[in-house]
Amino acid sequence: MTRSMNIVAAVRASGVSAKMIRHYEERGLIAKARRTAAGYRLYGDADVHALRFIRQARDLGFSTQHIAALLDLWRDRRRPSAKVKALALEHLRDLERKAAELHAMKATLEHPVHGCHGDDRPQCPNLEALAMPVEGGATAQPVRRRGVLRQGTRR
Amino acid sequence: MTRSMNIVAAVRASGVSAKMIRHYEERGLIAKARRTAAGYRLYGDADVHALRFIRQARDLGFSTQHIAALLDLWRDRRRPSAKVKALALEHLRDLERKAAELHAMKATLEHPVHGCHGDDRPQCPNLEALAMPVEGGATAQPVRRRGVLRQGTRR
DNA sequence: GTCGGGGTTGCCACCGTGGGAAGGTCAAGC
DNA sequence: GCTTGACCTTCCCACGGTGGCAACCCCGAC
Repeated sequence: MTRSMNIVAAVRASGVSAKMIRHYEERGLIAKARRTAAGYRLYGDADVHALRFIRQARDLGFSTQHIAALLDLWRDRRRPSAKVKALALEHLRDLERKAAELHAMKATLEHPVHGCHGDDRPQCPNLEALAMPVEGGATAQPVRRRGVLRQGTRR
Repeated sequence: MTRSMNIVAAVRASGVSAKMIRHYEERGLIAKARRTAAGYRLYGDADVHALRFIRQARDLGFSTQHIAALLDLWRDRRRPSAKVKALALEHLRDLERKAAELHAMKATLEHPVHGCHGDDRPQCPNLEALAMPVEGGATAQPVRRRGVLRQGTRR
């Protein structure tokens, strides 16, 4: 019976903010919503379903691009499960790569930290060494290897 | 003797891009550079030093805010090492929190993935269950617990 | 009719980074 | 001298994901 609901109802049913619902619509992740005469968006159960799907995927760290792909597969009755699995595996590898980077940062930071007295004296020898790394021949070559991870905006 | 160099030389000596050097200057992380009559920025060894410091800190995942704080401490001859340590520990805890979130995502994703056949058949039961989570009484409460991690832009 | 809670659009912000346009400058070579 | 090419400057735009705010319309209850 797919009762129709307005955007706030869809927010409550899906856990996705109104802002993001509109955003996903604009980005083409979900279809343009039907509208009332006054222009209000209308949603049905299927839409809420899709929104929850999106929320779950986001919580798992999938990028919008990947979510779009997953949604396509999800809507396709005849999808080969291999494709779904491939996407998921790729994402898993991504998660692992990020975890490894985090781990490396942690390791690099941990040793100097433990060597730091943490008192009123200014010395914090290892941390300072850490601050000034390669240091030696001056003019380092344009290194350019970089990490990935950055802090997100979610709450 | 602090020979002066232009921005490209500073880039080569520090490993920070010209774009980001200007950005850090604008953000107040580093002091406004001296300029030639023509308006070209001039850098000395101390500046390169600071830039390397920044690059290292970024590679360790510190946010610009934290880096600014670290720089202040670094420049303060009389800094109490306790403050440095506190910042570093806070960041370590942050890294650990992120790692835990990544780990949780990985765990949530791994089980369904292994249960997915990965062939031509459309079924991928666990993944679909994953897609549609709480599902049951409809209208879930406005959940609002969210992850953190998002992919960064670095290379 | 008025009020409050919704709805709509659109723009701005964060963070870190890169890309590019439009224009000025400098040193080397003819 | 003049050209060329490398380099500098500023300013704006983009990504991703999210929130905030402003200005305005709409609808139901009193």
